[in-house]
Amino acid sequence: MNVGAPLPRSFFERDARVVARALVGAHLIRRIRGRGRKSEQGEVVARIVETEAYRGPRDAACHARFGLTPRTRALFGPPGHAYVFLIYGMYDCFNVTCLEEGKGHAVLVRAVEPIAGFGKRVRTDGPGRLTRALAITRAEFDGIDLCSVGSLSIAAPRERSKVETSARVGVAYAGAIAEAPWRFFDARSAHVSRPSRRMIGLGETR
DNA sequence: TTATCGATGGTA
DNA sequence: ACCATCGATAAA
Repeated sequence: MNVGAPLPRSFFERDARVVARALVGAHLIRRIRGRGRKSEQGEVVARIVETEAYRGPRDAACHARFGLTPRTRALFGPPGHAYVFLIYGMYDCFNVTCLEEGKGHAVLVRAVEPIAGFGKRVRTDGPGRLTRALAITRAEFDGIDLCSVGSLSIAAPRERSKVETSARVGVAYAGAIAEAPWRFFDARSAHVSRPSRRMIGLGETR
């Protein structure tokens, strides 16, 4: 498939809110060695349809609130890199670091739409499901650079998406900041996560 | 369709 | 003792 070049570092050198909105519609490209035909070797492509912005130490929902720890090393690292963490003991969550080294900004990718290279039908709505579908693990991907052609990169959107916003999911513990409209999703996609589908008005069809 | 609950393990 | 989740199950 004709995938674009990786988004440049400058794309990610902005506030997480800006990057989160801009990433809706972008293509996530996962290359797996030794899988698929030689011409498009193991290239799995998915369209990002839902994201959330996490905005550093002063954001009570952001992991950066604990400061620099072994886990948040990548989160506080340079922009345009992956921050992958384990949640609930069994799911990996994929984030892209933003803004500037030391700021602790990142965008959580919460749902993607399968485009190419998926063998069987798999669900990719939900942060834990998409990492499983794309084989993105913390052991392999935490801290890697996303701005070069490699096992994981992101290409610019092809068309403009209709982006809607809402409060972030599962962060009620954070207090008032939990109400901030820092979730961004494609209002026309059937592959957004469950809470987003409800807002769009699509029924619970799966 | 919504609600509830258990799995599971790193992290603070 | 939490927790940026998911899948199974029950109830309606």
